[in-house]
Amino acid sequence: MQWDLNSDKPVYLQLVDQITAWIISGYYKPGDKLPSVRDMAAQATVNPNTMQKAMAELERTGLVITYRTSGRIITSDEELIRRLKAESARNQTVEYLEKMKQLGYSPQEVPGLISDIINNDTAYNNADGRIV
Amino acid sequence: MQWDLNSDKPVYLQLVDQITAWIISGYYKPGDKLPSVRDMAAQATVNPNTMQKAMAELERTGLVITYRTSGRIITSDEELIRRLKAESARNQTVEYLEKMKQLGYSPQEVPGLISDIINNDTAYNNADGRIV
Amino acid sequence: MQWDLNSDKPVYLQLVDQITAWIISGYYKPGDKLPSVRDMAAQATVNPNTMQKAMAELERTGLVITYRTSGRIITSDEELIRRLKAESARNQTVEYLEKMKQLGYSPQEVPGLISDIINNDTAYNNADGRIV
Amino acid sequence: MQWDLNSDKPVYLQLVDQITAWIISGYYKPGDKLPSVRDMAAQATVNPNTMQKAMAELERTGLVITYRTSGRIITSDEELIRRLKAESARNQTVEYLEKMKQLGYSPQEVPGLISDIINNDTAYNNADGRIV
DNA sequence: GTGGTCTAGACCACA
DNA sequence: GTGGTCTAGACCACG
Repeated sequence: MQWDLNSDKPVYLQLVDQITAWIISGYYKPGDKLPSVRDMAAQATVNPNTMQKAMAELERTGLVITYRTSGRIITSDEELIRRLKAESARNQTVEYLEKMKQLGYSPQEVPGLISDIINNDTAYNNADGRIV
Repeated sequence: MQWDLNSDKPVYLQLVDQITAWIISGYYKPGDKLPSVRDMAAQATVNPNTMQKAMAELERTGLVITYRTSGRIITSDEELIRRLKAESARNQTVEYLEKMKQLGYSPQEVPGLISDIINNDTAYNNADGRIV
Repeated sequence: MQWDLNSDKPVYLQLVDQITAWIISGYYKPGDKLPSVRDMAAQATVNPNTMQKAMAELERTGLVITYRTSGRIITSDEELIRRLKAESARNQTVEYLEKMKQLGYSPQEVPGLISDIINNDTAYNNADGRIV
Repeated sequence: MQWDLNSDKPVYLQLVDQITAWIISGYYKPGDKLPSVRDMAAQATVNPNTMQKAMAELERTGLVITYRTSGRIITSDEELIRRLKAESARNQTVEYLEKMKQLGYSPQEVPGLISDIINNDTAYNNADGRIV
């Protein structure tokens, strides 16, 4: 999996977002053991302090649980995960619709825009590295 | 119009984004005179210097033109505005699809989510302001 | 004659420089009567206050003399003009050589650069409107 | 190296000019690390914010690259530097010729003036620092 | 310690 | 009153 950081937002919050997304999407499974902070930091080319801060945040939300002696695991509370997934999707969508409205697009016009982009295979599939 | 600032991003960039959106959406028309820096700053409850920095940025993009002693106007280059609008919409959409993909939704599932929310009139219409 | 203002320097100083140059170069002759401040301001598309400030400066140097009742004239002291011309040319040249030295050109290389530009007729002759 | 500021121009632009000249002239080499903003500001006896503004400008031109937490370096793009050098020399020269023309010297007379000054060793070599 | 942002408050040139 | 610049001093994220 690939870390994708930009500079408009505190890095530690971006880490929180990404890890959350990985849990929600099932890429990290409930009960899974997480790599050490050191390793994850190295992998994201980030200072361990920063990753540590992100993990603290994740513990606060309950998505990650720390066992003093044996590292961290993903929560097994699948209901929590499901709830967060729905909530997160809704938030992203509302936020997106809001932005599009600001730009002058009605919610009814939006699906058209989306399919335009999806069908635009070449550009979109390669857009991975994009910096917004 | 209402200023809507949060702390995820430098304030001056949020100012840039909002003003840009107002221009792009046609709320500010090409050739319109902008309020003075001091007034806009006061209205956004932000330091004049911060607003100034935002305006400098807007000038750099060409959306706004400064007359040293008599204020600023929106560019009359409608082509520029149209281009920025399309570009901006595309960026927002790609970013949104990217996030949804991270959450585990394929681009094909997305339109369904959107219509769910649109039809959910009560909640969405009231949520209007902001869900950050 | 054409006014050529840019924005890097106080406008009134640029006016001083230009009028000085016109006197020195003989475009304005010793003893000539100057147009009214109002007219010159209008012609330079500048506020009369600003032109006034420039004239005050020119009086200080002695290049311009004010007769309360009958306007302003250029000094008849040709010796003063000749001295200022030599001085001014020298200052400009030293300043220029200094800048070129900063860029890494020795004074010996400079004449070559100049002739390159002079012979580059098209570009140089049209360069009039140039903004540096 | 020595900072040389006057009040004809915004300070931050003068900082930009000087640093640019140091890069262009090779005094700062491609890839060199720059001193911290705070240090440079102190050395130039200028407010750190002002120096910061200058650096932002330099970054915009691409001459300088910022690593958020570990300082700045001069670009390694030697081609860019070479291009800016030529461009800058041309601008200075055209501007100078323009001023001399205003004073009543034809471009053909100029080289003579220059050699007069160069050969005038004592005065010129001591004037070194600045004749503004 | 590094860059970056923000505020508060002042001053300037210009109209 | 308009934009623009500058200072002083503070705080933040990151390493």
